[in-house]
Amino acid sequence: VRVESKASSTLRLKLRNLGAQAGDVDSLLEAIRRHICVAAHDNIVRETDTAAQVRVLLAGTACAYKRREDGGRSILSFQHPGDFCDLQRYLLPDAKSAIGIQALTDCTVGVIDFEDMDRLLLRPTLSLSLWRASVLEGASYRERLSNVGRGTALARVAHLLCEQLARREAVGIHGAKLPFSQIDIADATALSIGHVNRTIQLLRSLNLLSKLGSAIEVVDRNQLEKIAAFDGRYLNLPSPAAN
Amino acid sequence: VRVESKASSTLRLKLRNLGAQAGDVDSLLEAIRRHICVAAHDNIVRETDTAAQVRVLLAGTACAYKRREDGGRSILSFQHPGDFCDLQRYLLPDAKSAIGIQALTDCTVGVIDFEDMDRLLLRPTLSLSLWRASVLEGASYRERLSNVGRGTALARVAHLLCEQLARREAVGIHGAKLPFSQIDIADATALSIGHVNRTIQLLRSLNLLSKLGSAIEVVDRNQLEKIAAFDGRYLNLPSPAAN
DNA sequence: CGCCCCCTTGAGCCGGGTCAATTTGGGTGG
DNA sequence: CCACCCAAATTGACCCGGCTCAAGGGGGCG
Repeated sequence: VRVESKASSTLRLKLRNLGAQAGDVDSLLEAIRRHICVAAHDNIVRETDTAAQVRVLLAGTACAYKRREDGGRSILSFQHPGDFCDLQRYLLPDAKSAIGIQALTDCTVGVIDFEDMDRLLLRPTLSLSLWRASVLEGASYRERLSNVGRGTALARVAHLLCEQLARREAVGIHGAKLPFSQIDIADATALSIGHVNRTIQLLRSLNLLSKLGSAIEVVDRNQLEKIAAFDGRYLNLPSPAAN
Repeated sequence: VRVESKASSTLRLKLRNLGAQAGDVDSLLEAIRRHICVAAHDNIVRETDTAAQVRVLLAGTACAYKRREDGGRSILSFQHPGDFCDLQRYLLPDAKSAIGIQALTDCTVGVIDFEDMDRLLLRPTLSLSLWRASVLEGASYRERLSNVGRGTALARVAHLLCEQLARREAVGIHGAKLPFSQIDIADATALSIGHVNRTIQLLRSLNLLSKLGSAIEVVDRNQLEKIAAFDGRYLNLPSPAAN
């Protein structure tokens, strides 16, 4: 079962950055009883899910979303390899949040039973580092809150892209290509699809995004961070020594 | 030092709801070396603060905010008695978030040294319940994210008011009056002051808010929750047995 | 008494929403 | 290799909710 090799090293990187010890991560990896594969657009966690398991994203990109009354999808956050999908369901099983997790690309997900979590959290340093992961998630929410609904569409989209690039980099994904559709970006920035399209074309014409193909590929990251007024220090990124 | 009586019972209520044991709360209260009073509009935590203490709001109402480049204030969340102001600074001291905490009314704040926190968190149940508090904070951010930037001004303002009412109720504050200025509401909903004013007048003319005085006082909470499509179950409120 | 902060009001404008087509391109089966 | 399908991307025209800016009130406090 060395499909793990890459996935587990990502998780290890992330948790070590949050202060976990080597033994902590080993135990965690052992507690992952099985891996499941989820195709793009399918749900990893359904909004009404009550399963007694925690999921960890091992490979691929996902999003946490909420349905609006009109049926629309609001994307609340993006998830990258190493992120826990639904820790909150384990910690606050009574809080009904009606939030689902959807795969944006094909994903590999690790599954941990609640009772194994109970045992894992007897390790204080592991418990603490997962707590830090929750706090970091909160920091990301705060940043998005100060961004969504304010400023021009250009800055909003740019900021979103910058944050995702930085978060992926923190877990060793260095590509400039982001696996989002324009629809995803619209649902995440609270802009209409049409306007996201116009904005992306503007970003392309400014030579900040690649003009080749329809993928979202950042070409001039510095300039993009500038117009987004992006400052990634809230992300607790590891010192720029790694790799 | 029985100024504590009311403040400590609020904190106790909140932490017990999150699974802390009686002894945990006692230890926490003992670790609060001193209380400080902060006047309305003053900062409880400055954006650049690096002090080695955690603060807990014991009385009054505050907000977490971030300055925008244009000097404007974005309110990211409101804080009510029992809420920790800056746990994230303790857990992730390296993450520079540039977030400040400002008192909206006169506030009483408890101060705990980092080193005392270190000792307190040796209690697993206390550690776990503070982790839950962080997760709950995240739930609140998610809810605001799905609200801000979407829907009409009416629904946005109504939703904000509903959430704050519910959160205050959860810590035993049952008044229908909310200590916010219209400026605060504008900074929190990403609406302009002028439009918040028009919206509040609309809410008043619909008999959802009190028409007497300029305070924000909810008169018809049911109807308000209806137009806000508010569902407080994400807040992990205690079962409606208390009091 | 006067100042300052907050609330209130009005007029005009614009960024982004809405809706409806049309195109593009990768995937699939024949 | 081609015909077909469908999701995503693209484009255009028109409209409106909320923003901007510029003036007033009004009340609490030194």
